[in-house]
Order: sequence, then structure tokens, then C-alpha cells
Amino acid sequence: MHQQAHELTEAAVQTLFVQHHLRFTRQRYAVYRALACEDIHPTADQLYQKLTDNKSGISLATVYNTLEALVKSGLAQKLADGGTSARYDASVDDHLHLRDRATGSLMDVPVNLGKRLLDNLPDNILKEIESELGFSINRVQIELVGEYAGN
Amino acid sequence: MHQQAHELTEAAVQTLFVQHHLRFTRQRYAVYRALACEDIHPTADQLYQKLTDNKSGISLATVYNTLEALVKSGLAQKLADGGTSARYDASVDDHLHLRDRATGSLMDVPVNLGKRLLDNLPDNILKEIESELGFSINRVQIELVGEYAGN
DNA sequence: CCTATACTTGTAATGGTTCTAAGTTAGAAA
DNA sequence: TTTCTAACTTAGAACCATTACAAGTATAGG
Ligand SMILES: [Mn+2]
Ligand SMILES: [Mn+2]
Ligand SMILES: [Zn+2]
Ligand SMILES: [Zn+2]
Repeated sequence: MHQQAHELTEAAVQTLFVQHHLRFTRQRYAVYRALACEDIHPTADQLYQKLTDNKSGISLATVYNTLEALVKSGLAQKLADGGTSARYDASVDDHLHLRDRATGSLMDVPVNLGKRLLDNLPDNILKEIESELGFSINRVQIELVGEYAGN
Repeated sequence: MHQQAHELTEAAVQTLFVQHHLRFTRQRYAVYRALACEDIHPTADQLYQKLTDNKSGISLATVYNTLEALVKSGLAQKLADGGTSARYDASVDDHLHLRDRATGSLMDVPVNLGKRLLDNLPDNILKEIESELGFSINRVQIELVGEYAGN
């Protein structure tokens, strides 16, 4: 697995793309930057709007194509919204999501907190599920559903 | 919270519907029965096909309407497929799902196993997430992603 | 029974996503 | 640097799951 870019300079992202066998284009750079600097998990259209505002000169089809390429190459993940449209996440590491029942929005749980929870799952029970069901668990995806206290 | 019907007789389901303030109709009974007796988590169209085969005399619009009514009243839940169409689940109790990476299919983890895992989550970390983020956790939704050993 | 209200249904509309086919470009090779 | 080709971009059409609509029908309470 390749390392995640914390820098979003042209050079850094180009390197990242090369490592993932993706051609580096103006449009892909713009989409990746817009996605990676977002704390929310934007839809394809939200990214398109944002880029159009910035006059990046990109088509909606390319936003979709790029997101598909990023997901396929492991630089992003596609999240089911539960609603109408898909959401995209530039964090591919295991991390938890917080879903606000009121708005439906998805937020990341800070990585350190999330990792502590994932590391403290009852491993014996997971093993038991695996052996009992003949299933090999690859990833445990957790979503904390609730609401912000200030509501 | 009302009790889940383990019997799917007309009388039992009618009682369930009355408790949930839903009118009892031939079509809703058919949809609920078809959903509740499924071990998979069918799409609206899968239910429609199944009912059409059985000459239940029901329209696709009604399948959608009924599923929406069931979800709104708490008798079913809507699951994001990750793919194109939504999946429905007559189990509203907390339970885990197994996602087969190969096929994308969703299966239930047997309730006893799932409950043991949920009961053994590190509660202190959950509390910490709540206080740290000012978020009140209502439900912990877990999906085990992997593949069946026989592949 | 009667009636009000909720439900059903065929069909049209919606909207996110994918497809197509024609131009353009990145990046490798010479 | 020049050339070449596979990969990428794009506008618009197509697709398809879901929702909206409007006209008929059935449920359940009084
Ligand atoms: Mn994120
Ligand atoms: Mn189920
Ligand atoms: Zn995330
Ligand atoms: Zn389930």
C-alpha cells in the first residue's frame, strides 16, 4: 500500500498518481485536491460545483471519471450515502464515520480515536464469526449514528 | 419499541400493522411477508419480481410505497447497497452485516454472535468519542467486509 | 351501511450516473 | 525535440432506480 499525500503540491500529487499508475492531468489534479482538502465527504456534484466556481474548466463527466479512477486505484473510497447520491472520501485508511441523523451528513472520527476503537474490538468474537460462518473478514466498517449534542 | 413478528400469519401481521398505525391491505401483507421471510436483503425490484411470480397482483409503485411505509413506521430498514439500488431489511434490531466483496451481497450475522460483539465494544472509547466530539451516539452500525472462505 | 381518508396503480417525471463518439493530451520512445 | 499512440476529456444522449402525479379503490371507524 502506498502512502497518502499530506501535501497537495503539484509535485506531490503527481508522484502519488505515478505510484498509482494514473496519468497526471490538470483536471485530475483539481479533483483530487478538492476532494483531499475537504473535511466533509462530498458528492460528485458538490466537487463539480466547487471546481466550476474556481473556473477550473472541468466537465461533470470528468469529475465522475476521475473519481472512478481514484477509487479503482485506491486513492479514494466511495461511500454509500443512504440517500440519493454517492459520497467520496480521500481517506482510504480504516477510520470511523459519524452520521448525523438530523442532516444525514457524514463526518470522520479523528483517526487516533477511531483507531483506538478498532484496535479494541473483541478479537475473539470476530474470529468466532469467521470460523462459524466460513468468512474471512477483511475490514470492519463502523458508522456511529446519532446527533450532535447542540441540537 | 414493538415486538417483531416471528409469525407471518395474516392475524399476526395485521396486529403488527395496527400497532404501527398502518392500514392492513392485501398488498402490504404480501410485501411484508416476502420481505420478512427472506434471508437476503432484497431490492424493491426483487420483491416485485417475487410477488409477480406468485400472481399477487401488485404494482411496482406499491412495492416502493409499502417499503417506505414500513421503514417510516419502524417495521423495516433501508440499507445502502453501495451499488445502484437500495436494499431492505425486515430486521430492525441491531445486528451486523457481512458484505461479500466478491458479489457485493449482504448477509446477516446471526443475532447471538452479533449481539456479543456489540456488547463487547470498548464502551469507554465510545464515551470518549461522544464527549470529545459533542456527539450523542444512538446506534453503532457495523459491516464486516470480506469474502467467503470457499472462494 | 356510509364516509372520510388512506391506499393502489399506470404512467410521467426526476435526477444521479454511465455511455458514446469525437476531439485532445500526456508521456514514452526515437 | 519531434512523433506517436493509448489514455483522457467532453457534451450530450441514454439509462434506470426512484418519486411524483392524478384518478380510481378499499379500509376502518362511526
Ligand atoms: Mn475524510
Ligand atoms: Mn435480514
Ligand atoms: Zn471518511
Ligand atoms: Zn440485516
